[in-house]
Amino acid sequence: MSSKSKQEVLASTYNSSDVEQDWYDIWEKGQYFKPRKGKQNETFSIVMPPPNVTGMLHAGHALDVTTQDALIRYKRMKGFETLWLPGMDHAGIATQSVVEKMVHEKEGKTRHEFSREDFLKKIWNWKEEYGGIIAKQQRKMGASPDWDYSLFTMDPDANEAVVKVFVDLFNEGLIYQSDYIVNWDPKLQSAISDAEVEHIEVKGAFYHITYQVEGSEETLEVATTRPETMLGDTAVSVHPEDPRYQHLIGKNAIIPIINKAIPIIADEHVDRELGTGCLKVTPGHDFNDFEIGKRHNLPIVNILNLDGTLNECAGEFAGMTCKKAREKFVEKLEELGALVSIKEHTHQVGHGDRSKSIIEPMVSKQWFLNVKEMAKQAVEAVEQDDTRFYPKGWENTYFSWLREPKDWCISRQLWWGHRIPVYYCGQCEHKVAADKAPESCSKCGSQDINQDPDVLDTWFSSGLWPLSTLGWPDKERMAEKGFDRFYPTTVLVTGFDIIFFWVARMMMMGMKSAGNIPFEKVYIHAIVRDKLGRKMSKSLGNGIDPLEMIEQYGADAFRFTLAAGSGYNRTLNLDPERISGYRNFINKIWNAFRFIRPFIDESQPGLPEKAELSHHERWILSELNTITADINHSMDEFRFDDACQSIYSFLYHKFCSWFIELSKPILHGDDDQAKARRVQVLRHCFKNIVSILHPIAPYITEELWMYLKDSEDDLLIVQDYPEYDEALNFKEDQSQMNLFIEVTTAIRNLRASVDVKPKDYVNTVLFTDDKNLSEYYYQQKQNFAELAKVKNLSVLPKSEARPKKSVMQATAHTEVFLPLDGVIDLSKQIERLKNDLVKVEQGLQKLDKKLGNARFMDNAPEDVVADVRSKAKALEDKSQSLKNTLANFQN
RNA sequence: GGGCGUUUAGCUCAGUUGGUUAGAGCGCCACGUUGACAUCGUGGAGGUCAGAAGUUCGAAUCUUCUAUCGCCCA
Repeated sequence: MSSKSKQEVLASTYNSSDVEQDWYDIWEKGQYFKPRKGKQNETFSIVMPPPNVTGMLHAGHALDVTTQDALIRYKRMKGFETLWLPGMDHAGIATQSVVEKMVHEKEGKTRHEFSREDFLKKIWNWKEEYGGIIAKQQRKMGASPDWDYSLFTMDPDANEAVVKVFVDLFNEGLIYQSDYIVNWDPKLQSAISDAEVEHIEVKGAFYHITYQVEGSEETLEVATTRPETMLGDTAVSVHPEDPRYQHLIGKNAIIPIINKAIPIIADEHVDRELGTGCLKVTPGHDFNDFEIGKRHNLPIVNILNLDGTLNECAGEFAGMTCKKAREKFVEKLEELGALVSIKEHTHQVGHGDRSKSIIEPMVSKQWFLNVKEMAKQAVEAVEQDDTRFYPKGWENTYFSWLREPKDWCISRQLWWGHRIPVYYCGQCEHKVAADKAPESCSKCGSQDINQDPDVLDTWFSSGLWPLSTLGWPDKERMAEKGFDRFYPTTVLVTGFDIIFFWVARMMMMGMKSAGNIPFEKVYIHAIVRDKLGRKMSKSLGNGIDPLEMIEQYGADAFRFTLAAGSGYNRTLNLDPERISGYRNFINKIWNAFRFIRPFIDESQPGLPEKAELSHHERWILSELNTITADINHSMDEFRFDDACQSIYSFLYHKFCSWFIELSKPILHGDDDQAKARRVQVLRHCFKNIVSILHPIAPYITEELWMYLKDSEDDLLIVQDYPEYDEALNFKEDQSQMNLFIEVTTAIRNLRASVDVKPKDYVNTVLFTDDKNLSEYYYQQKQNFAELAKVKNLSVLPKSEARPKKSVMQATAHTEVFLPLDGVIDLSKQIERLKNDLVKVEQGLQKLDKKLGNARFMDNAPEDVVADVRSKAKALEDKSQSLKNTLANFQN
């Protein structure tokens, strides 16, 4: 099963690089990532958001992988039949650009110097050689998807789904071709969707220009941010109720420079406050103007070439870039005396999120998908809780996009992608959508058939991801891949920036095509930023490379850091210092194990009889039981932060600080029975700890499991996840132990306050009137000696006289006295007690005020009142103890 | 301009349906440490919960307004 020997000496620090690769290979080769029927008889599936084939693993991916893998490993251990579906996205524009650039560098050629076919071959070759490095990097993270399910969005199987859906939607009339204003990226020379446009604030100006009113001396002052589009103006618009311009509506205005007459119209869209309240309308190059144009039947004039320069309509300005043309226009207008003023104005300008170039709205023939009905269905599914967002607030983002859906422009003027399966007849122009080219036109019989040159938006194929990864639409593949069992998938895990792009589209397309939601839950995780909260970017150089982090701190520490920062928050500020902190935590586990290891080999399996358990054993088992319940709950709610917090504090502050410390005298003592029992409990706890931690830190836990497991046990990755066990619930022991911890801490405090050397033993006297308590303290005598260096412990009723020369601390139930022979700085002690008393009195006053308030007593629920009473009683006791002691000391 | 969200310790953040003397981790300070762990231990300091008003017996939590920063959409 493993190449490691149990005899191996454990290094004093955990070395992640010694074990990670080995374990990953064992898991992968051993087929541990494949779905297996478990005790739950239920499935749990996740589709991995496919990273771009050109991508390298960045911190955001690392978080994505960690969360999904934690969920998958958790559910796998819980006995669900789990499937995590990996894959990669062909990323149309990004990939084509990468290869174009490479070809240009190597051969000095552009893509247009190749045939479409030849160029596509180059892209596929590139993909085979370089694409998909990221899948190897995901393995470094410890990801456990079933790699045999891997799909690439350009694979034939994926294409089959894309074509089927396109043809169906086309035949239903939902896909149509239209002249429409689209976001044109002049650099990529393609239309892009609304979602791919970023609006960036830029400093521009309002240019105020006068337009002559035809047949009159009057002029109109028009304000525009884009004077160079003037040649495309087909109207000037004012607000229908604007008194300034009432008399001009219906007349014509003359465009300066070209002296073209255009109508003056009235439209509600015009903002009377903005600029001059008089808007030039350029339907060919502005989204709002396009709408106005439609309402008033205005002609559309296209003044741009596809590369964003002005076309032949521009006359002397033809061939200029918009920027250049703007300068020239302004000069010219000034010459003509038509320029009134230039006022600074900041406004939002669309930029391509990939090319970063300014987007030119342009009218062109594109394919659109009417999503109205699909969007409605997708909204309802979430409204009815068929699909549920975690955290729920993200629903709003989802709704805001889907409730006012705009038809989706799905065509792209690229070569790399799923080519639109529409075929035109060269003779009669009849067009059909089909899964393959028809041999002849069904209308006129011509064999002159051509396929549409455009490809589909990448998100069209990504939208079908939950379907295509599971073999849809081919019945045989679906059966083989278990479509019926795994669809709908259980959870989708992704970042909020992709809700519009992807989540919404998968919902629409999944419901439309498969008739059912694609996932039951959507967990939206944070966006990773640098420690100062800035976006990670190449230009800032503040990116954190996951592979470097893994090398430096280990995958477990890195994963734990990401998980500990992941709950319902929207940003995760990643600081390598924190990773180093959690590396210490991982090392702590290692060393805790190193301590118990010499003892566990002779240990009996399982737990001792319940009746044989000692107080501390019951206590730790009960504490463990408590966090087990908490962590199960946290994991179910995607609160990885809480889960990490629970296991972290249990391990440090319960298991190591107290239980191991309390175990030392037993393990090194001569009571063999007690020793055997303690070892058994320690081993049991440790098995649970590594099991609980496995989904988040898979490597060290699998490594330690090898030493902890019984010989017939399989690897940890497929062991049962710990569950709450009512039989191991020992409330009484938990509360008693809390008192022990409180008193021990008090003794340590007192020792520190008078600079007692850590090695020196000191007498201690406890005063309490609680008989059970004093008995308990006597039983713990040896432990006080071990953990607080107590020499002689006496426990007395409060009626007894207090030691004269001593230091003291009060708890609610017990007065702790350290009688001291040496010189004590009494004033310092009095100071300390006074401070303590002030705090206690403040607390007490608050509570007394409540109890004295009749309306509180009448209105507050009984348990709250009882709670306040008991707290007040505790504080009163403590206060009394402090006062008595102060009186004593001051005499 | 519209919408959503943020603001709690030096930093990063928890704080569930209103009931705590407001928590954690890291950092900081003091002391300590040759036997699981210096990747450590024991302690400690540090907060008008952005501000104001309101609802309530009771507000970090609910309402309104203001400020702040951020995101998305025009």
